[in-house]
Amino acid sequence: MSQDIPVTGYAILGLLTFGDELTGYEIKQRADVTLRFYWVSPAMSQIYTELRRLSDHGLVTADVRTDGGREVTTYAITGAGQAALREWMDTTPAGFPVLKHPVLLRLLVGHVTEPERTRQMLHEYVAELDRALVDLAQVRESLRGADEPGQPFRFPSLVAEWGLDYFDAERRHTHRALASLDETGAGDTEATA
Amino acid sequence: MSQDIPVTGYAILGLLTFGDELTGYEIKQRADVTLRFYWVSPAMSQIYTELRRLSDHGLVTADVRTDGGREVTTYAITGAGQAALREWMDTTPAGFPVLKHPVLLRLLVGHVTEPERTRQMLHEYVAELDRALVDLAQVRESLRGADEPGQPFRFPSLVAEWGLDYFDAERRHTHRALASLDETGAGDTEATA
DNA sequence: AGTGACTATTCCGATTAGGAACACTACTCT
DNA sequence: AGAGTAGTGTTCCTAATCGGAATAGTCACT
Repeated sequence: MSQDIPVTGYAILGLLTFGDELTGYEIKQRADVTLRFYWVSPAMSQIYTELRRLSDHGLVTADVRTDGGREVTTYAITGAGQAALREWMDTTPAGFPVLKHPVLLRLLVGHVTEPERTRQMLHEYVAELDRALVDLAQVRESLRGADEPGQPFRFPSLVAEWGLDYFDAERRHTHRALASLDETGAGDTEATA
Repeated sequence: MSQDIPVTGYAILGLLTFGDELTGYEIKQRADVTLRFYWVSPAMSQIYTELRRLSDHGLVTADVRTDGGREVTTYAITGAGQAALREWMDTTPAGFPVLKHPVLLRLLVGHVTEPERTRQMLHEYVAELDRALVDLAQVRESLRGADEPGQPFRFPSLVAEWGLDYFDAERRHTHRALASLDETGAGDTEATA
């Protein structure tokens, strides 16, 4: 019963194990602040597609209410949903992370452009990492107070800390690559910007 | 002229800047050993789709030869291809990496299963990381001899080293998470496997 | 001749990406 | 009051991508 649901479906199911009832729109917002760092920010279309599937399988309930003049559907995980999520966790292998790293892709073919351009790209990446670190640190802070063992945000805070470590490591790797690049022109030119 | 080619197209173009002429099959093989670590292993179908597009745009040449009894098409980058790749590198922003990290996704919802199951998953991840490290170290070794500044494998070796650092960092993050998890049951149970 | 492994390409269905479009609510500014 | 604009909530569309099956020929070994 659980084999034909894509991973993103389980991710949404997972989001529903924290809060209460959420609309598709709210799920998108939650996904954008947490899930985006280590999974994807699913498109709206995908979230609603997934919710319909989950609902068809009885893993979530869809409560249609008329709020003001328009219909609003809120979703909540069912007992079957809890069970399916748990079964997925317990019986299917996690699988290896897939990284789409445009900076590394471009570094790979660094020989087709000027070294200065590559340095610039790496510096920009560091700046973006710093921004991501700020955002994630904010998420991590928002979890404080309920992040002790046994409390609801225990696992999210572990993940947030992992993410912070990850971004920090990326910064170091970028600086290392920059240092290696500097060795290149050290002898013949003063390369700086 | 270069705006309607997806990133994977440029990745293939990039692979063609090293060797000489390659068949679609060979491109797939190269992608599987290098590109897969920090970009994707494109499906065969995708590679051939992309090659047709690149060929339509004049960025690669498609040489159809009759080798033995069957037709074999080899692809080579053209001057226009070099220029398009360079323009892409110089004028479009790299963009932030996208990570699809099933281990972190499952850690996030760790509260729906037993702590022991989560520990097990993390240990499996470390084992997979070790395997990936071995593979990548092999790639890195294969580049030796032509990885000095100015030599053809200079940039690939920078990327390989970044990748090694990355996997190593992931191992540390995983161990850190495991250590945090151990704090949980430290008081009441002897949790180990 | 037969089997299996490798090379090479095409085809197919489903999933995913990424927004645009639509519609309604609620707030502010003039 | 009316206009504008920001936010909420959902649907729809197109292209990209995944992942593997299907096809088909070559080569080596038995």
